[in-house]
Amino acid sequence: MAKSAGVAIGYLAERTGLAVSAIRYYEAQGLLEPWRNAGGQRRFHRADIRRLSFIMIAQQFGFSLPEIRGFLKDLPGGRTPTPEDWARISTGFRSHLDQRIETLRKLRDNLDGCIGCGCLSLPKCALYNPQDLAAEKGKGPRYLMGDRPQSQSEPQKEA
Amino acid sequence: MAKSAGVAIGYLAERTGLAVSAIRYYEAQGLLEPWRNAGGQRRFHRADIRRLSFIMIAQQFGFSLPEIRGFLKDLPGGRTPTPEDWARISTGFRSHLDQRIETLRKLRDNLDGCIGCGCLSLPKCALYNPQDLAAEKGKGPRYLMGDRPQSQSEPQKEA
DNA sequence: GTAATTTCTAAACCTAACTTTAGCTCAAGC
DNA sequence: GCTTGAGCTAAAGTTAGGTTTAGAAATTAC
Repeated sequence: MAKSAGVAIGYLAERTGLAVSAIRYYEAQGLLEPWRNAGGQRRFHRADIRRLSFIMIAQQFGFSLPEIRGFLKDLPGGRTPTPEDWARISTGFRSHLDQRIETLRKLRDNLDGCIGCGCLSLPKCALYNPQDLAAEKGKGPRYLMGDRPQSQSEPQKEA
Repeated sequence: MAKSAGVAIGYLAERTGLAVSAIRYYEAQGLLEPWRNAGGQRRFHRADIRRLSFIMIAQQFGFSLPEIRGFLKDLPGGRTPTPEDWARISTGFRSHLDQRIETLRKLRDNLDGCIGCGCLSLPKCALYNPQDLAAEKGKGPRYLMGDRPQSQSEPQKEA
């Protein structure tokens, strides 16, 4: 099948619950690549509903738009993605998900053995040794999580 | 023990890895309540290292500063929190954590049965029925997650 | 064929969570 | 006792992820 007439941006908005402005914003961020009709209006594939849903879900998981763009770049732009296409990208995405969930789980368990029991003497307590948490990986408020705390330089008194 | 001399903001910054400006910002947001010395400089409890670490960790989990303020409001401000104090607030926090992790886990499993298998005919697929995901609960990009998708109005063709 | 919707672009605005800057005061080291 | 680093305030700037606005053009509905 050749490229159909495509759907308008308002239709996608209605179907996904996103604002029209958000969809245009995603295009600007390189997450979607609509074409234009004769009058200059954006036309999308129906399959972009799925693409947008994927974006919404990935955002729930805390992925940034650039990260999501990375996940999506393996989807074919020119044709409707097949189930196989989705399965392929889902593999990569899935491992990121697992990692994120695992990180949170670890952090929680860590916290459990830490705050919950009032382990005021534990030498590796995350609340005692925030530097382990705050090791400057990259910049901004980008504290690690996937990295296990370890090492310990100076001893410390009440904190 | 009476209120000691307290520690300076730079010390907390060094110990936690946070920027001095961030700590001042947290104070402005009501997450910390330092007192002032004779010269007008902030003085903190050593225990605020723990408080700041807690803030950092809670942020990892995606909690906003106002939410975190809510968790912390049960900690005593005037004295060094005891292990019991921490254990008490950890109870409330812990249940929020569990909830957040559980939500992500569900979303992942949902996605698994959805993208992974290319379930293009499943009537409850999250990728097919984004409205279920985007039901406007509150405002902003605040799509639900804890709520199970259900119902389905119109049938749809390729998406 | 005309009126009401949509859509278009560009630019401004918004919130959260901070950082940077400027000009000034405090405190600590020698 | 002075110099230098640390801290202070207020205001402006920054980034992510969008929304709002304004004025014009395209589409749809009647």
